[in-house]
Amino acid sequence: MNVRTRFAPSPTGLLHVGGARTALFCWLFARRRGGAFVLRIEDTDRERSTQASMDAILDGLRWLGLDADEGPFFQTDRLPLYREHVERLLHDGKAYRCYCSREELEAMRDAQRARGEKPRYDGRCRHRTGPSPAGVDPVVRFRNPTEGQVVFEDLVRGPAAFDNRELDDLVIARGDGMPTYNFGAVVDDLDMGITHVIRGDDHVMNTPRQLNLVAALGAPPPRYAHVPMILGPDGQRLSKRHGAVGVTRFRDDGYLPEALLNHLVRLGWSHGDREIFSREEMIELFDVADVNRAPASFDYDKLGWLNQHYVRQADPERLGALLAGQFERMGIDMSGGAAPSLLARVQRERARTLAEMAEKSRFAFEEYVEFDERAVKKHLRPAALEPLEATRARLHALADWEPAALHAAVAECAEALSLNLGKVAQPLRVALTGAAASPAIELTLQMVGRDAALSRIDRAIARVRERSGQS
RNA sequence: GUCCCCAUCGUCUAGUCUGGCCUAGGACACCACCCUUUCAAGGUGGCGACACGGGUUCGAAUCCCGUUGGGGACGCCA
Repeated sequence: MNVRTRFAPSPTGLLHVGGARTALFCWLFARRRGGAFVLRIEDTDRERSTQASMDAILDGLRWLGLDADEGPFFQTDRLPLYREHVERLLHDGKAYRCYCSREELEAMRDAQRARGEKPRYDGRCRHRTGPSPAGVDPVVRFRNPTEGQVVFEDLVRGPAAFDNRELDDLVIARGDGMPTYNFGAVVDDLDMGITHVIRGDDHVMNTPRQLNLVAALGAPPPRYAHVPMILGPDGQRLSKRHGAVGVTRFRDDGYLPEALLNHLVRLGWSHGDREIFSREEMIELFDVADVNRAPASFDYDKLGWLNQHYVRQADPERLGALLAGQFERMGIDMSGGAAPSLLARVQRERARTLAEMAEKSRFAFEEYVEFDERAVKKHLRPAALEPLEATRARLHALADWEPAALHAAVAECAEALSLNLGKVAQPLRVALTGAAASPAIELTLQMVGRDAALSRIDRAIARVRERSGQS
């Protein structure tokens, strides 16, 4: 039998990291087994489903490269199918109409809670006869078995058994005929031939219900695998207050998709001591049976480390293009300045994200507004005057504005003045960038460009003079 | 409240199924040192955990029970 997995998000929000990891596991599992990965949009909640959310989810999956072999399918396009099955269940006596009002149900649950019981539908419409109440759109409830238990083998959690007594008659169709989650999912999983349902473990309790439905529909059940949830750094359910949770937000913040994927795959899964996994390696090595049962916390630090790893080995052209996007977001005009790919090559060793790379490269396009005072205090001292003037002269006369020549020029100045390279390079660095940290001095010069470099050195010289004048 | 699940360094994890090779390994973060024109990167070292209590056993991180802690589920949401 060919493996078929599915990812079935509801378009009611962003594609958050938890959903992305579930999708990744489904995708990996299907790819590994040469099966199919199906994308299904569960949009039966008209109140909360939005087009914007759907676009965001599709966009996120595309960015991560989690391509579907089939779909996206929309449940709202499949309404007749669910209706047909509801009718059959009704006809077979496996489901019944319930006329209870929401208020009535709420009162019932309150009473149960007050008695210390688990709130469940008590089946009051199960055997009702006589005329239907007027003016009420009944829901349809599944006649769940009242005895025995549902047993199944969870691919990650092992054997599981639930007493039917713990379950109740769940509604499968709302008053307006829309299928509910548990029903739509079951019908579709069967209809689409899904062999492995891999989902978050917040769905474990749905599994026995769905298995009962599958049996009532007379079909063989798929296998189930419930993966643990992803928690925030504080061990609480991951939410916006922890920072970025929507995957596209990571893209905007300058993370590479392969870094996010790598971090996600390691949350709840591992392969020995290995930390770095390419997409191909994940496919080759991943097995849902190796997934842990305990929830894991999302670690922004580790993501940052992974991102730097991937940034460092990424193609400069690609990084350059991404970097250009960052500058655009920052409102910085790159025209006439250093090439993005050069910046990428220079900065990728010293930044964890593209946003950071862009911020650190700002000086290549914009004159710094003010000197960093600590840098001035340390490096733009009177003693810096001579080296600054000497380098300016030599740089001014330089024919070739290339790293090798630039480095030689700076080194020769230091030698001529019998100074350490640092005594020359640091004042120069502050002159060029306004701060004490930047890429290697020849690269910094190259990034800034001849004209800007010379004028900034003049600015620094003026500053040193002003300072010595004061003291 | 009821039901389900989980439990190794701060975090992600190896080891748990098939007890001894574990004076518990790796990674992130953190600290120190080295390298160095700055920042990084890199190198070396350090800090740091079997939640607790009972059993079983010659022997337990590994098996059993309890406690505690955490997560999840109890909708005409998915």
